[in-house]
Amino acid sequence: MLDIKFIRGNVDLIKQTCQQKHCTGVGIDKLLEIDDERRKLIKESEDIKAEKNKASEKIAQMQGDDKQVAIAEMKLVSEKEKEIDEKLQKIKEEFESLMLRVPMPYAPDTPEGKDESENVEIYTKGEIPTFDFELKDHMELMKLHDMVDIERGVKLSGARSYFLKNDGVLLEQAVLQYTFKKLVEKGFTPMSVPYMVDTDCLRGTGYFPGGEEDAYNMERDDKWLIATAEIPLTAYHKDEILTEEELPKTYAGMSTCFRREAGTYGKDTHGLYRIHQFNKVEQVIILPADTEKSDEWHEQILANAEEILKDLRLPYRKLHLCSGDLALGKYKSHDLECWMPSRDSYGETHSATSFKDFQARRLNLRYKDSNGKTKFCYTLNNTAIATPRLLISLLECNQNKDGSINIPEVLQEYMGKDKIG
RNA sequence: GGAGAGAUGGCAGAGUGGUCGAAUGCGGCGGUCUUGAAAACCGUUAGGCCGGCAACGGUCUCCAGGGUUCGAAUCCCUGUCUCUCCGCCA
Repeated sequence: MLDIKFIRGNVDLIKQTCQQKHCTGVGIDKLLEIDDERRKLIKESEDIKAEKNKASEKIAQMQGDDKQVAIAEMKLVSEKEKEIDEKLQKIKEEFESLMLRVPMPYAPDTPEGKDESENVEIYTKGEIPTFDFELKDHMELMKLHDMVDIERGVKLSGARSYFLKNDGVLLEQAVLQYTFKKLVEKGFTPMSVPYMVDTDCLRGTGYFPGGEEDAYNMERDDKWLIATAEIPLTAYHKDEILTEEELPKTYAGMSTCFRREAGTYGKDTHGLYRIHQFNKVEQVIILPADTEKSDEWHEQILANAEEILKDLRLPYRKLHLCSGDLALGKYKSHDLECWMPSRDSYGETHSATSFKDFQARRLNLRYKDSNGKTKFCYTLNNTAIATPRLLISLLECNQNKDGSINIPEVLQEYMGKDKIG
């Protein structure tokens, strides 16, 4: 959400942002009209309330007939008040619903582009492995070592469901544990989070409205399964006023993530690339409203993720997301993509995003600055690691001719061995 | 799942229809005193929205949403959450 005052003062910018980000469903002119009407009604409503309050004070001190007359008069005023408030209520709802759809203008250094095809590669790191034998994809490798069972996953729970088994589980746990430990050593607060949250959390983090179709809903209890630990972690301090001294908050959350993957039928159906349930270690930063500091943290959480990929010796590239690929609330975003030999391309494994105060406004997440002024926080987040998708790279890049898989050194202590098979 | 109690400012805790955004205590902040500190004393101490350059004015908020009333922290209804006891349970 944006500040309505900012919208009023930057109409052209907002309209242009709508276009660049392909935001449909919000008419800025319409919003401004509603805003005008809203403010007019607020004035009317408050004036009549002021009149009432004054009269009530007098009535309290009156006696006899005078009092009866005054009460009768006020009855009419009350009816009028009700009428105005009903109108105001409707307008407010309309206003809120439009406000939730106004996009955050993106960072000035964002590359212009229409969609993901125009994201800009900043650099690649690591060497793409070459094989002097016929390479196996992650599914072949995992089946060879009895690390996965998709058939029975599907039997029990439908498409995109799976079991990990044996070294498959152990390797996943190893990657998660190693990553989590790393972040804790860097000073992040380790967090385990609720996997079920209420609608406010999804709306507050910017997933709703818009993302309803991709989220699992438990209608009976009016709760949703989280799509990432970002949701509970960013919403953690919702409705709070923090102090500037306690910021930044740096959280590392580990959670399972649930995604319906609506509208992806037939896409990435092979293997463990696109599935309904996966595990992720997520970095979430809550800091004071300072763009420069936010940019620094953006770089820092990217660097953390890159450090992990370097430790795992995985080739990857860094992408700068273009304007057309930035979702409604995003100020700027960088993806990391790891090399996946079987796809003969890089595949997205990390996504770092800065929101400025977009999420904080929706979550009513504030802090008192050093002058005692209450402001909205800035928030950012980035993947630290997501499995099993990352295992695709890990397994495929480290395979040997005989089908055995080398375990990266940093994971060996967690696995108790240096090789699978 | 059954029975009961409760939800008030940063915290504790008064307040059962009118002058209550709300006593009092604690904490916080500022000051007096002091070489400094403590103690004591004095003052101050919520947030949102609307209007205004500002000073300031108005309005809303005592869990949430409805209702009764000229008027609600206070009465009624619904919901949420918390606590106690019983049952069930990893």
